Amino acid sequence: MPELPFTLDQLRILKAIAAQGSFKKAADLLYVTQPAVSLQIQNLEKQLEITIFDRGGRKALLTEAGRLLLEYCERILNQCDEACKAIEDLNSLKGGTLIIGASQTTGTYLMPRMIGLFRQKYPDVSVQLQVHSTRRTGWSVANGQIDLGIIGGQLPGDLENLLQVIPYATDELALVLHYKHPLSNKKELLKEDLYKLNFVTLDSQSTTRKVVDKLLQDSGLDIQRLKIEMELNSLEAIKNAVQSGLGASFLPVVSIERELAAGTIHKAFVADLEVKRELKLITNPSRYTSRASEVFKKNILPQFASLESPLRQL
Amino acid sequence: MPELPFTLDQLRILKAIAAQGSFKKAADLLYVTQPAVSLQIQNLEKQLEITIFDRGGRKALLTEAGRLLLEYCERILNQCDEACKAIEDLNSLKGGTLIIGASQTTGTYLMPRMIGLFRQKYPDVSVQLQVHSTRRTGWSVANGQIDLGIIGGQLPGDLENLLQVIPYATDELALVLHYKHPLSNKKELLKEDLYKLNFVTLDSQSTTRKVVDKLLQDSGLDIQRLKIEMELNSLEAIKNAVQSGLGASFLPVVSIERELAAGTIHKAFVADLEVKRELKLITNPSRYTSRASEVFKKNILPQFASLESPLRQL
DNA sequence: TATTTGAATAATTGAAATTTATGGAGACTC
DNA sequence: GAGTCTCCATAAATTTCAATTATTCAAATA
Repeated sequence: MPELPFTLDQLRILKAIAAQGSFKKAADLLYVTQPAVSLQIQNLEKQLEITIFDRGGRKALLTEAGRLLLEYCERILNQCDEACKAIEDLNSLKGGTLIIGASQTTGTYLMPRMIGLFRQKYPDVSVQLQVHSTRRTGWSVANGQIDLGIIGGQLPGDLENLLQVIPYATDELALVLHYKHPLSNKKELLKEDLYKLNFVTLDSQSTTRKVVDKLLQDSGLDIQRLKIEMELNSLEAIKNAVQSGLGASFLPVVSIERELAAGTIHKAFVADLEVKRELKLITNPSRYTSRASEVFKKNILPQFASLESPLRQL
Repeated sequence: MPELPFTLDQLRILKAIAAQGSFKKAADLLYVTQPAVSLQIQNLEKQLEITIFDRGGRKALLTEAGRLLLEYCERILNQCDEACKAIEDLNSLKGGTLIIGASQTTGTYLMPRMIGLFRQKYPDVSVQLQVHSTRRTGWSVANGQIDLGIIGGQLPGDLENLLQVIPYATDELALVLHYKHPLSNKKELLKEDLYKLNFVTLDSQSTTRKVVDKLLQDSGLDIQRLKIEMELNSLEAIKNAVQSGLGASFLPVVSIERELAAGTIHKAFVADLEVKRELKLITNPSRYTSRASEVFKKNILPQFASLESPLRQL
């Protein structure tokens, strides 16, 4: 690694003298004294073993070597200015990228709206959404691959301590039936009615599935007795199955807004049963937090907070 | 003029850390201690109001802002390296331009050979030849527009003191006749014979003409009595005139080598008359002297020095 | 839990740049 | 052409800034 034969300050001085045609004027421009300018140029000339200025006449004229150096000098200083501007833009959220991780459900039904709001406020920050399992999202936040994660389930225990977990909204998981299902007429179902249903569920690895199972179990139901018609790995597929009369399911309300409005799916109420989960923001407190990430957490998230259906907020 | 928010040293450190993935290793690479590296990066981060490195884990990882800055950093440092290389090339005469001024005669008949020799030795230095009057050449040297001048006459008095004038060769101005001229048979002419001749001369503004006039006058001749058939402003035109038998002339021997060899022109000898002038190199001692200029003066010029006809040297 | 490794911090030292003060050289004025 | 003015160079003193040593702190490894 070679020593650098000049400093940016020296280049700045060089440029100023070239522009002003005088050591003194350059000194005034840079708010330093004239000897400071002289000495820096002398050092520069000594280092590079060239003569840069011809101090003969009234004006300080560039020599050939000086002109050559000035060319590079301007390019270098321009790059420096650009770098500063880019950093400033980043600081003022006029650039940069925010990388968000989310699970399937939130990633599909919730994040687009959140990201839309963010982009509306900060159009110059590009946003990247990575949809992964809750576990993987957690790890990505932990090792800094993504800025923040939005999850709807439980983190593995080790990550739970490492990361900052902020619940920001409640997501209701509604029991949905085919609109012509016999039970869809009843105002309110009983827990026992659930044993009569054929369920179409997410696969058992899914976080949402685990959350639902746990909540049902906690409310006194024997989930072993529940009949599972089929397990699918996509909410859309389950929705289609329910709409085709293939069975019932617990689905996040955020994912069935459209179908409820269209009446193609029936949302049933079950007495004494609330299947709700917390949507959580996870961040890594021991890592650098980008400005974009901060702003997302402070300004965007609250707009979706504490709602049965975050959707209505829009 | 804004203050620069970083130094080249800081950028160099940044680059080293990014490459090594560690403050300590970067410090070793740069032959400084680890705190020095830490402090510089801290200053940089403070100045730019960003976090550059994520010091969480085992490795020092770049943040988004850090990656952004690193991009500029590499470009800037590359430009610096290039600048150094260009300057080095200039110092070692692997680049640059040498600008030479010469009067008509030297410029036409002598300089091409000198420049050829120079270019042979330093093929990477380009040479520019500007043919002007002696006076203008002198002024150009004085104000630094050209690196050096080669002249064959007298400089205006004020310039004479300002510039360094180095005689380096003698240029003989020979009396030339048509090869069938009646006097071309005589082994040696007398001064009085000159009055019998019709002269074809350069115009009276020309330095070479002035030099000839002065030398003839100094040797006791009455130049008013000399018959001037015509005045032309080009040596080539005069040569043609002489070869056509229109008259005689005093011409620099360097300009008639070919014609003498071909026998199309006759060089006469005049008893007790030597028409010789000093060819001089002029430089400006109060101005910057380029390496190329130095070398030309020291290495090229001597090869043409102290010769009746510099041509023979080649 | 102990050990190791890497980075931050504090205090000291040392180097380099800036400033004030001054001298000298060329350019403009009368 | 003498005087003045402007501009740059130089010298000495000061201040600022960066590097080093020594130490602490935190995290990762064993």
